[in-house]
Amino acid sequence: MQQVTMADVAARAGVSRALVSIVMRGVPGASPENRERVLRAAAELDYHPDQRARLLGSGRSRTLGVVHGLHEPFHGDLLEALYSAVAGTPWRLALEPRGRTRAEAAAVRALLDQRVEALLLLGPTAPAADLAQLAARVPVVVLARSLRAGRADEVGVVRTDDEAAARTAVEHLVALGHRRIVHVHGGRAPGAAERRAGYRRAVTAAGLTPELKDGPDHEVVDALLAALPDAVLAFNDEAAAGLLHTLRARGVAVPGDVSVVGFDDSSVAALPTVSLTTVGQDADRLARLAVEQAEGRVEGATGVQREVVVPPRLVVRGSTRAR
Amino acid sequence: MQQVTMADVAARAGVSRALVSIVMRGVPGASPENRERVLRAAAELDYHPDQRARLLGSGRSRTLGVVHGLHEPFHGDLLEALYSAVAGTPWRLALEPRGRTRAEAAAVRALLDQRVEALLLLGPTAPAADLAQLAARVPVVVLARSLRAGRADEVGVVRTDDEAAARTAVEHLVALGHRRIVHVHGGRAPGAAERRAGYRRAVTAAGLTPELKDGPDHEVVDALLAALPDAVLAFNDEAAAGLLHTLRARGVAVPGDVSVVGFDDSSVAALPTVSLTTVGQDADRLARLAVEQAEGRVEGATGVQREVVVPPRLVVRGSTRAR
DNA sequence: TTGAAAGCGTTACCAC
DNA sequence: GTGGTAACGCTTTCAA
Repeated sequence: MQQVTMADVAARAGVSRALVSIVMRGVPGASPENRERVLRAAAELDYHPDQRARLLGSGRSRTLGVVHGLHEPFHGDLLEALYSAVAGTPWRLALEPRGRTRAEAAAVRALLDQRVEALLLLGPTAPAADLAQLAARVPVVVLARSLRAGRADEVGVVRTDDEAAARTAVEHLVALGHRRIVHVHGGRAPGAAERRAGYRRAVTAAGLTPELKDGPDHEVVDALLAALPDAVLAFNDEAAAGLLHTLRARGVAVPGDVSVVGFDDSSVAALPTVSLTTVGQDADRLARLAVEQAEGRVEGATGVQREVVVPPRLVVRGSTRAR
Repeated sequence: MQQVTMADVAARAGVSRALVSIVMRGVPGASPENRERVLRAAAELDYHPDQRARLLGSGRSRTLGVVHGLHEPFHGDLLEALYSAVAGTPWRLALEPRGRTRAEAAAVRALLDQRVEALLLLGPTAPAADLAQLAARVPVVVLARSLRAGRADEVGVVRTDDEAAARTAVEHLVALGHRRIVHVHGGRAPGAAERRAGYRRAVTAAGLTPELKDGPDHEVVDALLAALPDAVLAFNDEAAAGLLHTLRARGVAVPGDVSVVGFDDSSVAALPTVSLTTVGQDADRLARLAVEQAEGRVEGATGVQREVVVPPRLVVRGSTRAR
């Protein structure tokens, strides 16, 4: 397969290469007839401009580098949303995954070597200090991870409001008439502290008493079975699904005897045998804001917010029922 | 952030740009002292060669384009394996996802515009005819999908032996002493026919009688409950997990009363509450063979096999037990 | 509206 | 062992 170049198209259309460039980029500066001839020649030769040469020549890459985890289902949703967020903009996305055999640093390096203009990091694992250092070289926007203020103020953050998420879940349960709502929390996992805070606040606001549980699965289940609450708010969907199955296996009806709510709206939540009510993240909105944020930082816009917080989305399925 | 170029390094090291190129590529042709000086200058300036320029200049991209699905967990495993397969080779990987908002064709187009030297398609959705047409322009290797012989003979295929997978599962159950082994099959899903065939063959070979079930979940479960078999071989892990939960909810002990085996070794299988014995694909081997195959096709090697079939891997967990 | 020419940051060939 | 110098395929500026 021989490389078809601009010169071939120019020759075939009987014009200069520069004109071909003008037409292919869709910028003004060519007569309708010539435009037509160039386009036809290009189609006949099945010509497609070489992306690398194009970007090299133009001096900028118009590329947003994205680092994502290979085994995190939510990153799939985010990527999907990111692709629709950049559709129609001049930006393209370059993906570099991180995983067991591929370090985050290697992914970032690869992106930098491609001269991406900004970095979008999905749930990055690097310490805040490293992110700050990186942000000194290239605009960085972090998604799906919160960064304490003062730790890395140069990096942009777009994230879901975990506290509001817990609050939303509790309010849903309260509206269903539940009174004793237990939270099986996530310990020191990212977001867990915010979720606990939101849970406490909402429960207290409803005039109820917070009840937090944690520990090995079977201990938690035993504790729950000893005194069955009205509802359980798990830390995430996996934990919720586990709980749900274990409770059912022990003869407790869900949602008949107890309602269960998860977090994240991950794929397990949607499984027909699970059908979990959960509080999910708004991937579309996160993605759109992240792209805007990256764009703003690239253009050197002033007053780009450091942190953008997006409200969560309650997804009601079959694991919650009115008392 | 100003772009650091080869010229900056050359100036700092007091040598020509060509020599910098030689050193950076690690090819022979520079004295140890000069090599050392160039490397030091590069480190001091934090210089990293521009990939785009490098690839443009060298005339080839040394890049394998990978199209993967955003919501298919197994593709994550494959990607992970692909990255370790290319580590240490001169090849790099360029990822382009397909999903709800991004068509496979767009992903392929993007890769072609980057001038990748071969395409690795993970579970492609395009019809065989399209793949054949594509293969006429660039070497194509398909993973995780089988292609009937005679349909697209230019396309390389690397896949797991589904028939052997079913056979392996049955043999495991037979070895555990199970006699009545039911297969809840996958209808017309990809691979289902092969799995059925493998199941039939293995069961018959063991002197047992094949028993196939299909249809809506609850009907299948009712049928199973009416006359509980020794073991159930589901079409995939999701189906197996569903079955497992439903059976337990109906008071049937798994693996106490009945053993359950899934397919794919997906993440649900590994969940502690599921702990499913399953037959998985050997991602590492698939990836390594796919890279080799792509490499061979790019180099125009003769006698590249059209189809490479990889044996499956049995993963024994907690859902099967000796009778 | 068009075309010539100078880059973009590399690689690779070829004398010295 | 070293350093010019022409590509690579495109964009972009500047005259015509």
